[in-house]
Amino acid sequence: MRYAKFLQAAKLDQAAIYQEIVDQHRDSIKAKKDQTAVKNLELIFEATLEVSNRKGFTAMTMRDLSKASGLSMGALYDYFASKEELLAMVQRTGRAVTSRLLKQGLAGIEDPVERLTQAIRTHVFLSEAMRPWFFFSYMEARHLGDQEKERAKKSEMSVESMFAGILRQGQAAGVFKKSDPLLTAAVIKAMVQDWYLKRWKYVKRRVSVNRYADQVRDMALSFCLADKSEASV
Amino acid sequence: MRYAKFLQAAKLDQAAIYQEIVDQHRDSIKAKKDQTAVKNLELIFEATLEVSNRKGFTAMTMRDLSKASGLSMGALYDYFASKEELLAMVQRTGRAVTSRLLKQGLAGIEDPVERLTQAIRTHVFLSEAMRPWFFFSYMEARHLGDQEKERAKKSEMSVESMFAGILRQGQAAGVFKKSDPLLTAAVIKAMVQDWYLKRWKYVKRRVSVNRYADQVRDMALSFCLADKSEASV
DNA sequence: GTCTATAGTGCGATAGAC
DNA sequence: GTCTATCGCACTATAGAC
Repeated sequence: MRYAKFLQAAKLDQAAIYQEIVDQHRDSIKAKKDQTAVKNLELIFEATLEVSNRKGFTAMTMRDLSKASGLSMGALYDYFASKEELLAMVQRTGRAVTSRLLKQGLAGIEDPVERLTQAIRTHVFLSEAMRPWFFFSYMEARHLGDQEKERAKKSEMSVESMFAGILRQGQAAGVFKKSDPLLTAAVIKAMVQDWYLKRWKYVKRRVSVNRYADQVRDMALSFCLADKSEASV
Repeated sequence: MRYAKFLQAAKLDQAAIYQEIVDQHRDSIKAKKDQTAVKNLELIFEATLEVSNRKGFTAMTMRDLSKASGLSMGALYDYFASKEELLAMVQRTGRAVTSRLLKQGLAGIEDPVERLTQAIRTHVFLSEAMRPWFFFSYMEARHLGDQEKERAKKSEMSVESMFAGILRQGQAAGVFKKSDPLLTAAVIKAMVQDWYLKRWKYVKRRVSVNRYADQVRDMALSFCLADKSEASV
């Protein structure tokens, strides 16, 4: 599946995402009308991602955010109680959307090679479609409070477990060569993540998202499908 | 070469590193005696890395740094003119040491497979020996001024070029399968970097630095040495 | 529902004693 | 060569006008 097709299938509905946040924070958000709340939350989140991904969340001031979002400082605080809570809200939202779409992508595929290919593509494509969210989550995770940090780690681990599961399945079926599934999964994940961590580099070199996903798939599969007698420690 | 052997060969002399910084900043450092300057610079840099890698450089205050280094705020400013300059100094030092040791590692090796193996090991081992520096450089690069940011990118690119050069050499010799050398180099670099970016995870799983380097080498080589008829776009 | 104005806090940086 | 004390500023967060 190519990136264009992924986008159609994923139905990344922005309005629905923000409506979900409004529903979850109905008590603390001052605006009564959903329409107003959804519109402003989108302004706030987009501005947070834009400014933070440029200079870092800690370095972003509420004055920066006010300017970038078009809302006054007073208005901002009608949507979250503190800067710390804003950080947690953005990260929670990113995790929720990511988790939903990832599970969606693998449904109904059985063959290990196909599953691994699909998992890699879904990840790369998703991180392309939601690049600001992924980058933000990666770079600002250490500024979360203990509880939210724990959830972020859990979420990362579950993605890795999914890769490891595919590898285990392939090894059990005798299709993949023997290796430590968790370690191989971790390294595959590292390759996948580089797409959104160093995107400027790939854009500069005109590497398309499809080509990048193919490269990672090729490298992962050539390892998994290598002559089993060559398997190392 | 194993990690233990690498450490012996590299001769990572802490005192020499700080002496070099003192020499370079002789005018701006108030302390006249080299011995004093070297000792305090080490305290300052170690404290900067420790606190920054925990909470981020931007979030680290000069009061934090004073406490962690054992020097007063006034004394700190006898070694650098501003917080921004401290950031640049630490990054410059890390780059200089890294660059020197990387070049050292590849000298005298000709065979492409050996060269690629050696390049991967040297990187992983070096990032293990100087983990706080590598992590700091990666996470805080975006807080550098324009000029220093440019230098950091250049330094990253030169590492990638080195990998790409090995791949080109191997392809020209008919040993490695055809692929885009720069793209393959970028992805190999992503695998290598994960060692210091997610070290907590590998420590938790008891993955040794030798085993990690072997895994990355295995994955890179199984791709480069794969049946050439399988080569993709 | 959104704004302006500002309170209160803690920052980076420095002056001057020792 | 190092410290303490403090300046001026910019920050987060809020109160109250409209």
